[in-house]
Amino acid sequence: MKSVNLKQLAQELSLSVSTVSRALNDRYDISQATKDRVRALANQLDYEPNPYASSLRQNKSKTIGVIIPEVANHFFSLAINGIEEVARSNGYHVLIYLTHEEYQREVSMVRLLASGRVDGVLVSVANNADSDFSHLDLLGERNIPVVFFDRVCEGVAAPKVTTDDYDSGYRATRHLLDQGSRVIAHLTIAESLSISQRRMQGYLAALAASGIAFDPELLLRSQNDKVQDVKAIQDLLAQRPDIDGIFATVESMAMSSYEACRNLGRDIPADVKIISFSNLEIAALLAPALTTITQPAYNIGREAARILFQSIIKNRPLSVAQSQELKSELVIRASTASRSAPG
Amino acid sequence: MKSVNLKQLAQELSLSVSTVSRALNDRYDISQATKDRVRALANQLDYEPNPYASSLRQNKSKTIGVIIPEVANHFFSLAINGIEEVARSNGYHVLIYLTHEEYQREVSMVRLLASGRVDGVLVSVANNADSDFSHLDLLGERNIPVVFFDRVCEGVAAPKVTTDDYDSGYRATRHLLDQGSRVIAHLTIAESLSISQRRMQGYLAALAASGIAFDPELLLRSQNDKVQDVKAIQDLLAQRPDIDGIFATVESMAMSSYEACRNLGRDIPADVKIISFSNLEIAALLAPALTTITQPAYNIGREAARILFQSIIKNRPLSVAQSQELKSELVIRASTASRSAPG
DNA sequence: CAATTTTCCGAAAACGTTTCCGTAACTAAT
DNA sequence: ATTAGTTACGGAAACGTTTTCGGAAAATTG
Repeated sequence: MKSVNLKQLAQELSLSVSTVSRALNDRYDISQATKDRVRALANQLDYEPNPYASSLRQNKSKTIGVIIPEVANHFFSLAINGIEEVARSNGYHVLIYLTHEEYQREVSMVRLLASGRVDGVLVSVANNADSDFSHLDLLGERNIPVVFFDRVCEGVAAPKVTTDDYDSGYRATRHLLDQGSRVIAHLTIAESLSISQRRMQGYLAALAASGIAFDPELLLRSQNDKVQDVKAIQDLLAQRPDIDGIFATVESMAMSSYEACRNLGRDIPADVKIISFSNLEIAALLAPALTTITQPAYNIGREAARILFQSIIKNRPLSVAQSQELKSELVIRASTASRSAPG
Repeated sequence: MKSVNLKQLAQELSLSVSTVSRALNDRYDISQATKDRVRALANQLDYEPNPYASSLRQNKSKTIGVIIPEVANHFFSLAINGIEEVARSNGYHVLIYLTHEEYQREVSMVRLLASGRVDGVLVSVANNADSDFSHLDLLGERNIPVVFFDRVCEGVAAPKVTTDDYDSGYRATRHLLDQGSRVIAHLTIAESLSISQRRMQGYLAALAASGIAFDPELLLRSQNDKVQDVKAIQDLLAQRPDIDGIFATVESMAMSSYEACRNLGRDIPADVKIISFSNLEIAALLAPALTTITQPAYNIGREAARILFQSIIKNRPLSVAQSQELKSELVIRASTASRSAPG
């Protein structure tokens, strides 16, 4: 059974197509009696307007696109939750695109979306992105509003929803120092990302404030591969047995650190204290419980979507000034305890 | 700058719209010279065809819909990963809908998708779904192919991708019994779900095989609320101090059990052994490491999507016979150790 | 060279909706 | 009774593609 369309409704009701359309859209120039008649039949026949015809005519897709590196990651899945919630309440649909951290995919996905498929885009950029963000400019040229969240792109004139990454990096490092760590490894993802840079700047500032010189050997960058990361961390810990603290700017590196420490027989927190950016809600159940900087992931997604919809609905261009910075929370647990404590 | 359309390309090239269209679609009746000319200009002007005009004309949306209870759950996010991978490689787009386990949302989402917005749908049903699945029949009536995965809907004639839930339930229970548990609580979600039923049947069969009578008091159903669940589990453990094993058919109940045990001072696994269905890749890092039944979540998503695309691309109706059952894996860790062992 | 086929392209219809414009019937005002 | 204004609806264009049909020019054949 094919779905019903306006013409069939019109014929059945002995009305014109335009009248039926306006009745269903509750226009002022259709009598109440006709509206009732039309709606009754529409309900009875399970009429749903063809979204593509509507979109074509109105030049509105009622759809937003979300481009993220991955979804199997608590931060992003919580953010999607927030995004979907806002979209749904506005009657919008959500298209999901996963870059898997590959720059080329991001480029082709953005190009795809620039064709009018979506009314707006939310982006968290891939970590091995080039410094070339011209693909994102294409959206601007096409007047498609964009909002960045978390992994933002500084060079593009669009609102950004981020967290207080510099402060968080500072506080995390400060906390390790307070707990007695002196040689603190910094595990991160691509340095090209502004969030990485800020977290690192916080780290550097906290070290400097304690009069500790920065040691480039203590920097380690994720390879986007679990096995390689564990290996690299083990190598680092073996090469530098004086390391007594680890600051991971990304959850996966903390998990890899746990494995590395276990493989090497290093006790957390007695030998090495670990703190990490993380949105794992079960961080408390780890052995030992992980001290985290927890980002308000759901709110980040929600706020980014809200900003986007302000533009979409009021049809106003977005400005960088609408950017928001939310606060992350430092949750202290056993992995940074100053003396061995129960997990 | 508005995006270019066929008419503008045609004008610029002194060709007709239809020629340009066929040139871009590489039709046989356009000369190579013309094709080259057209493509050159199209590339130069960043032409992307309007997807809604195409979809309207071709009655093909190049889009699939995915309806799932939630995304902040490793099983579903891994499944989405598999789904997105298959969709992308087929040039398709993915619309995501989250029911948040609410039946009414599921109904309205399905109705929305029945309007031709998507060429196919992948569904994992909400756990508090009624026994009324007529909304899903609507898709069949509209000739929109549907594939269920994991949380399937037995009453609907569509392919289903599941795991060996009965076997897994049996093996999980058997494992607890082997490790010495005798009073095994069964924590589950909605009994109306067939996967819950099968896991429970496996549980019952394993008990029967060991000559242990089934005790209905040991059944506990999730309230879809973390705090309530923890409370309920504590109450159960307090009321039945003889409980020495917990079989959670869903990850969240295992996490709640960990909290409950910690709150009550029950040692895992000495006092209570715990096994759970779970896709947490860090189960090994928990305190104690959690013994799990791990589902091949990525493959489930991938296979479901593959089956769906078989139908979409060849335009053939789907049959229940295309259903697949994948195997889950029992990963034994410390939470079910027969004597206290390091986590 | 005439007849036929092949090559290449244009005109126009179609997809289902929204919206602009026109108008008939009716009401109200002069 | 004529005009002006309102109400309620129909006709048709428009959105940007794809596709069917047809046809002129070029190439091939006898």
